[in-house]
Amino acid sequence: MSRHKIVQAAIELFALKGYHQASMDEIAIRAGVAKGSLYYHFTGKSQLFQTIVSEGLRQITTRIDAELNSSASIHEQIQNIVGYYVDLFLEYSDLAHIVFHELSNGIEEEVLMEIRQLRNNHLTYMAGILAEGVKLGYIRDIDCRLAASGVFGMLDGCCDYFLRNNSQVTRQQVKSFISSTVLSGIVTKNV
Amino acid sequence: MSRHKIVQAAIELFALKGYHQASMDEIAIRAGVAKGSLYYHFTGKSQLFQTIVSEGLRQITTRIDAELNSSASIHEQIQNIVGYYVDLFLEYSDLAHIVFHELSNGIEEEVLMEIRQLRNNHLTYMAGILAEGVKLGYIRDIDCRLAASGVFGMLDGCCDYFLRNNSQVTRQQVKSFISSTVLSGIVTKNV
Amino acid sequence: MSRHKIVQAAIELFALKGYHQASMDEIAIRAGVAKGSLYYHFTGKSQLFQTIVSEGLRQITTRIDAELNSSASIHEQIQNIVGYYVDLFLEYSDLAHIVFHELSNGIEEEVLMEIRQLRNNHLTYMAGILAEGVKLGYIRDIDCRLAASGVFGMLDGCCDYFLRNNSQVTRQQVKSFISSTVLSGIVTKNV
Amino acid sequence: MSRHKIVQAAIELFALKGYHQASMDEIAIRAGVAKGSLYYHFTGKSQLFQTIVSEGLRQITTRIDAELNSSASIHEQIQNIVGYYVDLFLEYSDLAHIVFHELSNGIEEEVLMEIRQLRNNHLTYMAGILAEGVKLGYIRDIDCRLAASGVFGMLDGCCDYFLRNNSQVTRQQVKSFISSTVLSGIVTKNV
DNA sequence: TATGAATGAGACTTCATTCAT
DNA sequence: GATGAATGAAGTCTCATTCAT
Repeated sequence: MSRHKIVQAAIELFALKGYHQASMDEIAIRAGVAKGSLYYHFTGKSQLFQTIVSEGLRQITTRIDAELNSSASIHEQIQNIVGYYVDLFLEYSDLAHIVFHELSNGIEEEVLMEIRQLRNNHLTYMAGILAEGVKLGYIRDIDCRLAASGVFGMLDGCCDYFLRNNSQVTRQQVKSFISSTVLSGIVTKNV
Repeated sequence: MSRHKIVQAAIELFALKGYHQASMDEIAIRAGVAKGSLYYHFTGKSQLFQTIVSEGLRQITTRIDAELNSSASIHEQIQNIVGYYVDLFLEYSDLAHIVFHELSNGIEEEVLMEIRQLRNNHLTYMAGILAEGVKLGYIRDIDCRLAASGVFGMLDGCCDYFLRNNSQVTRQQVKSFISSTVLSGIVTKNV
Repeated sequence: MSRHKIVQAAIELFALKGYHQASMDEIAIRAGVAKGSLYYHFTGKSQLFQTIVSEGLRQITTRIDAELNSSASIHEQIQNIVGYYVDLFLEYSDLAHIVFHELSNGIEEEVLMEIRQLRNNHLTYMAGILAEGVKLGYIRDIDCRLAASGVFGMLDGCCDYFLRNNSQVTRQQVKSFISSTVLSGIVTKNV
Repeated sequence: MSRHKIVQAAIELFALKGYHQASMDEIAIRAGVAKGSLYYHFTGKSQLFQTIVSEGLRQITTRIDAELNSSASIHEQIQNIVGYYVDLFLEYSDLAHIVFHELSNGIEEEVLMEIRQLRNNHLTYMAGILAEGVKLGYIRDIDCRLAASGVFGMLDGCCDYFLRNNSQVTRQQVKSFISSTVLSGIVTKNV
């Protein structure tokens, strides 16, 4: 019971204030438990953070793995994956924010490693789809991991924009912009 | 004299450790000045940070403004801008790292505002180019700010990948991947 | 059953880490019982400590009382008592360590009192033997309790040395050094 | 200024309550400085402790080295050294208490090492005097370091007794008891 | 212009203890 | 008899900031 409340409070606070600014004191207060309880359930701050990120990413991975139908065409696969990622990115925006923007510095090396590993798995996943496209000749010869990094960057950038200006653009617009850009670029006509 | 040393040391340290992890103590030591000097030249930590980011971004903006030839075609403009951004991103990777990854949280609101403003200027700049393309019919009807956000995200993602795997891909590959994706997407053939 | 395991674990840990450094958590783990069990069997940490020291010292006292033959000569009595103390000191070095080095500070007054009392009993015991010697004229006129304190200090110092350098000196050498010093000093020839 | 006040307060408190029981908070209060000042002048608690012990022992060593006249006879040297040690032990009883009773456990390994080293120097010093006596044939063949350990233990035990019962025995009695015991034992007449 | 000793709020963490089961 | 989740007071330490010089 206590543990769950702590995790929830921590997700919110880490997302709201970032790793260093979110204090254990504040997490305890928000969770409605005593400060000591945090240390009963978790080794320390960094392990609490790690737990949240790991569990979160695992949930996302599980959902994506389940929902993506790999028998679809490359086109469909890309549209699906972009759609799912956008949905997840926005649904779990707190978590996404943590994973994409709070990884940089000051977190224990070990935790950072695990998170990078999980992030890397996703990269590999998308790179795999692209590689398939290259093999079948649908996609020009590119470094698939670089391309996947670019696509994730774009997802990140667009979702960030959406969250900060969510009255000016719809979720569907975001999805279709990304998909169509991946599929046929932004510029459509040669001059 | 002292001020310059402080700024240099601060850039290095902020980039290396992030805003919260870089301490005034360490900055002073690295700069080879006394701690009190930091407060002689700057109001406090956040203002020091702000100064660095502002000056840095202004330098970048100035260079981009100067080098981009707006009389070129949309194609060329996009290739140029992508090229310049990649170069700058990699050349000033310390600063870029700060601006793109350390902005999120825990910095004084006022500072954050100014930085966001500067970032926003860049977005507007690129969105303007894209809008021109839309007006001329070279670009399909998109939300140009969303698109610019996506492109910056892709730049960020790709440069990050490059910095972490710089033996597997060349700077030129990064540039041409982004340019060509913007221009004609990743998937080139319909199925 | 549980109680016995706790006592054993506590002896080991108190001896290994000292009173303050040995945590109830660690004792519980080492004993293989739940933390709550410690408080089922003992009022708290200090009472657990007291129990151990009391029981330990009582065992030692009992053994010494039983083995010392008070009908022997002063010489023999001193040799015997030194021999027994050295043996006990080394055999129960954990406990001895606790009693001689961890008593000083930070333990509840009441517990400290009882331990001092027990220690005092030993002092009285040895002082009694010496007083007998004084009465019989074998020993010069000294403050017997002071002398006994000095002898215990010497025992402590020598045994400590032995435990830290036990390859350079034998247990027998320790015993005979102390005995002979008590009996005839270190310097044997006037100059 | 601040530093000196801290050191004084720390000596008193460490001696009074022992290493673990003396809190940095309390030291700061007793010294009349802010908590942060402790960490401005010292790396941390253990280094503060180390500083005190090291400086204290060095002072003692210096005094002893200066006052002991090595051209005296073994008899005189021993009487002198015992006299000086007793004086110092009682004068610096706080410090002595720390060094002899608080070394055991829970202090950082590095600090412990240095203190043991300093203690060891004293042991070596006294062992050297005894070795001289052995060489000259005034002292029977003993392990000089063991003997020195025993003598220090006796000093410790007797001074402790004196401090706890200082109305029943004089300082001079303590000195002469130890000296005469070293010189000719406690038991003076064979039976 | 520059210094550096001093500060104090607040951070993370430990741990003896309690209590409902 | 025994458990273990939960507690909260207290501890060590960090660090941006101030100020007399």
